[in-house]
Amino acid sequence: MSAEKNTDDASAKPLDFIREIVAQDLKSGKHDGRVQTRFPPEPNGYLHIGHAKSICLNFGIAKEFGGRCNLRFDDTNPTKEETEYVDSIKEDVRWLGFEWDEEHYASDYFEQLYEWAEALIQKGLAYVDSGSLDEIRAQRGTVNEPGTPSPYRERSVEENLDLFRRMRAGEFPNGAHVLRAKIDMAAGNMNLRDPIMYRILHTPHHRTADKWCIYPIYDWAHGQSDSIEKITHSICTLEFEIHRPLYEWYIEHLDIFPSKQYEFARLNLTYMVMSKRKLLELVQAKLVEGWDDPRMPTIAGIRRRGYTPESLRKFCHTIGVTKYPGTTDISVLENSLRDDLNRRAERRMAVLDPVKVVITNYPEGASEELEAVNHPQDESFGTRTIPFGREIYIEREDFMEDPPKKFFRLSPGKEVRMRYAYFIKCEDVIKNEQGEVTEIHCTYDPETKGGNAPDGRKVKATLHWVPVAEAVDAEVRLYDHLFEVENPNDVPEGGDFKDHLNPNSLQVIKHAKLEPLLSSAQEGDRFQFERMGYFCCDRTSTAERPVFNRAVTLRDTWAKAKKQ
RNA sequence: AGCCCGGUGGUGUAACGGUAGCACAACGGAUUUUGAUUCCGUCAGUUUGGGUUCAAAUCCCGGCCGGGCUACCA
Repeated sequence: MSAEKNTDDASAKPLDFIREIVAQDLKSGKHDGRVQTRFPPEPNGYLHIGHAKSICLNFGIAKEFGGRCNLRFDDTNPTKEETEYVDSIKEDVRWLGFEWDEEHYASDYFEQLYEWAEALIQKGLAYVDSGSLDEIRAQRGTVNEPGTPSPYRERSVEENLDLFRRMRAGEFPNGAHVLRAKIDMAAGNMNLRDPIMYRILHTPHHRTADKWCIYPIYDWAHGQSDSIEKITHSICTLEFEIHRPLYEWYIEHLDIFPSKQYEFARLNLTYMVMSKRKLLELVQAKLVEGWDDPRMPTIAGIRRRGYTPESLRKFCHTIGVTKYPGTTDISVLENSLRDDLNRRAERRMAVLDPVKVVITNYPEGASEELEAVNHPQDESFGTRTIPFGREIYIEREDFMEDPPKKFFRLSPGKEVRMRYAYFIKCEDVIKNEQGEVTEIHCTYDPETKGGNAPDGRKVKATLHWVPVAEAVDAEVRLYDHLFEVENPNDVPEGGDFKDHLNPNSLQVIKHAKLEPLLSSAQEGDRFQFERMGYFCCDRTSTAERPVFNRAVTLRDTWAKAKKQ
């Protein structure tokens, strides 16, 4: 079943500061008008919505300016990286709607990087340091005090070369030596205090297996990888800003293609954590179902939740790109989904918390098929029929025996409309011993079939319903924010971000009642359950027992009014 | 603390020396067979103090506030 229509739109907007730079470079003829970007994830976790921002930026720029964008895995640390992550990253990028021009791995450049390292040694710009981790750390100084030179800093080119080659050959254990760039131990920028280029790591790599036992550090690998791929605009997040002088130092002293680095503010969302480390922690502690738990900000989670790629791209477009490290309200994200799904999702009826209504003047054993439109604003979605009979379910919260003034749903003596069906009037309420309503007895007006009264009388409310006889029993999962405070990272002394986890972030409804057509829903199908929200068919769903995730609620001014 | 970066309504952004605009949120109203959608309206902002200028959100200097940096992670 096709539950959606494509409504991707890219409205024009003023250029952000990075696109402005690209436009200027293009205008000035830099790089012969070539634009080359790259998205460089480390395969040590799943991509999250912050990465989506970067993906939209990098791939978006390439697309808009007639350039190219590579996917490059920054896989220089074999202790953390796995093929599982490589696969998920590729899947997520594609799902978001982008295709890379070339696929690369920093590990493909290990040999070139090694040669360049020897070249730097030859120039006297790199040396092997045989100090311990602690010694090197101590020598680095602090932000206030300059560092002190390592006793190994003045080794001869020959000795450095010999040691470095033996490092590669595997003659030394982990930590015995490192290769360092010889820059400036007194630099105000700590990154320039003889940064480490290589460490010894006797760990097999997910791609190069046991070919290497020395691995390059990020700074030594990233800029050169950019340069090798002739990246014109190397876009990264703000925390790398302070690395830029080093990025440029390596490129300058190697005299290779001058890629330029530009930094933007990473995405922060209210009620969410975005660090890979913290997300990994949630997964490993089993505080969520996994990387694709629909409450997670991972692309896999967001996808399972029911977000569309279009809504995510629209969101990234909406939030813009700046250097101001602000926090975006989660409602902006939710709104971009509502906006998209409102136009694309077919409407269905589903009762989440059912209570039975018996229509006492409807003939016993009778039933009929009623026609319903699939989208109230778009006829092209067509219509469907829903069986109607003497017994139907309505939402428990749509009935109140003793309602307040502003409540205009069903209550004793009141008449409301059953959507696409009839006006019904509440005549009696049946309760059990605990005083819970078990049945509501109503009468219907046969003249109001389809939902309009020939005499022109009006009702204040229209309720959704599902026929008891044909209802499909289903599991429905309602999600709320994973954290109960706006900024879960803000924890008191000795506290932990996990202390802010929302205990009610998942509510499982075991026996929701769906209209019959919904039994044929496939994984990923999205619908609006009228008056309840947007729902997406989960991957655990079966024809016998459908499972739906609530992607986002509808805007609900009544719920808001109730609170006051 | 030192260095680097940043600061425009509640939030995210635009204005590139010349009318502070947009979106989300909030609030009010109209329409409505979803208390949805749609439409209309309201509230609300240049961190602060100096300087340059006919004119400053924009340029300069100082303060204040926020973020980043002190990994053999990326």
